[in-house]
Amino acid sequence: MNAKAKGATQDQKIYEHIFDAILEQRLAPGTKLTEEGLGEVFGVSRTIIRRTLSRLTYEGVVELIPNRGAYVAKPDTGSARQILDARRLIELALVERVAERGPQVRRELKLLRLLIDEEHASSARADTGTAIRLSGEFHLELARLANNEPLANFLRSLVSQTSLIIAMYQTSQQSNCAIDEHSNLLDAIEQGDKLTALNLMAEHLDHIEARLALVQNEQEVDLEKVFGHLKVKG
Amino acid sequence: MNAKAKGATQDQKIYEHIFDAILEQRLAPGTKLTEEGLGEVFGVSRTIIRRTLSRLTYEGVVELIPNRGAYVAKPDTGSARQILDARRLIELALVERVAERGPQVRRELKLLRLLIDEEHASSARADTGTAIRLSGEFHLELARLANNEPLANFLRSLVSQTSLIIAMYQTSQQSNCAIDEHSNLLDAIEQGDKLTALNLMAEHLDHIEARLALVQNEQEVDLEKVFGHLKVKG
DNA sequence: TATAATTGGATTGTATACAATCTCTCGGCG
DNA sequence: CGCCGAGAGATTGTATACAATCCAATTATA
Repeated sequence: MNAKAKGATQDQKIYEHIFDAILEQRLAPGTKLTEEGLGEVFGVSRTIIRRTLSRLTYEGVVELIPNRGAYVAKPDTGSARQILDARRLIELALVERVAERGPQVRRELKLLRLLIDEEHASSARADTGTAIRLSGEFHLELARLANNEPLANFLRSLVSQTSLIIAMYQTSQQSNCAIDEHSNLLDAIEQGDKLTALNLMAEHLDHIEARLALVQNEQEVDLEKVFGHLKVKG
Repeated sequence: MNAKAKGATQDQKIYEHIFDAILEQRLAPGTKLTEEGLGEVFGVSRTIIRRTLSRLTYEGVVELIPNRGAYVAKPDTGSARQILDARRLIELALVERVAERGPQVRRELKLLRLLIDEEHASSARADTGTAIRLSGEFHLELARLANNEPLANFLRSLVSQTSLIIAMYQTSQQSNCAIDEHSNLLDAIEQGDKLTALNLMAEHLDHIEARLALVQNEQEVDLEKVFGHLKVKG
């Protein structure tokens, strides 16, 4: 079972290692990811690394510039808003579907509790990277129960990018409140209370955005405004 | 300008050729796509083909089985429904946003007319593959105007898969009516009539699904029901 | 001194060689 | 007669060699 599943999990492992490193900001946004460098670290050739970088690019966590290389993505506030906007749309629809399936998925909902516990634990020991990742997994597991694979897959990329955005823009440290929000949301779903569940999800996503500093560190800086007072006249 | 942009467009061209071939069913669903075979056809090495197949896999048009190879995807009626379900969710939201931006995007909306004309033309000369593709492009160009890149990108993969589904399941030949539907939808958007636009899009997607034969050629065939009358007793 | 051209080093892009795996056929065995 | 296993051929998976491109530093020139 070791040698057999090796190839399949090799990629996955490397992917997760890089992804985690990005989340924990051991790889800051904008960092260049050289193929040979990564290959040496993980003991594989550029071929494998190339595939992994390609996947990370599809998910929006890495930016791939032809002939220039791969860089940790650096989403600006504009795309951050678009991503959260998309999540609101998708996740409200998914929660609605899960709530409707209600008690059909009792067993699976129970498993979500475990995820919340893990998340709580890592948050308690200040393991931010893992906490953010587990928080994402909660949303993804929930999505899986909505019986729409394309939407769930799309959400995966949105959640990945959200994680990066949180890592970049989060101001207040505690995402603690988010854990209670997950818990409350799960309660409502278990009770088949669709309306409450929808409201809680909407609030939850709003809170995530509210905790971010998404105010105009926009791309183009107006030098006139910044240094105008220093300018010599005519 | 030739040699310079070569690499970038090479992939794109090969991608489109394969994609078109799938749409026009020159490559039937389930067909095996060998790397060397494709490489020979397009005069490139397996490296390039591999990347292209990977991309087609991400978009759901090709299925990649480890150590077994790539096959033209064969979506069952279940995923077909999920995909159309997802499209309803996404495209209604996008139309709403475009309608709200209303006259800000007048110029771009004009360009959409041209796409409709092209679509009409290829449909008139019975060029089904191109017609299906152009129909998809209409939806994508519309999506682009909604100012949400992640959603527009996701829609791209949904539209690709829908094209494949249409090719697989469409019964009545004329998608002609769809052209008028595109035209009417565009009218409503140009006039900023959000409600009408939403209704037209909803109807349009319903019509697409209605024209398909998505009735239980489900994966698991119940042999009892098919051959039950032949069964010997006791 | 400032700007432009050149050249060397480094990195990505592509092709190919080799290894691992699968499939299908053929022969043995129950 | 049918089922199971071994081996050959074919196909995918990975590593590596070579080509193309880019970037930066250095030199030449105005």
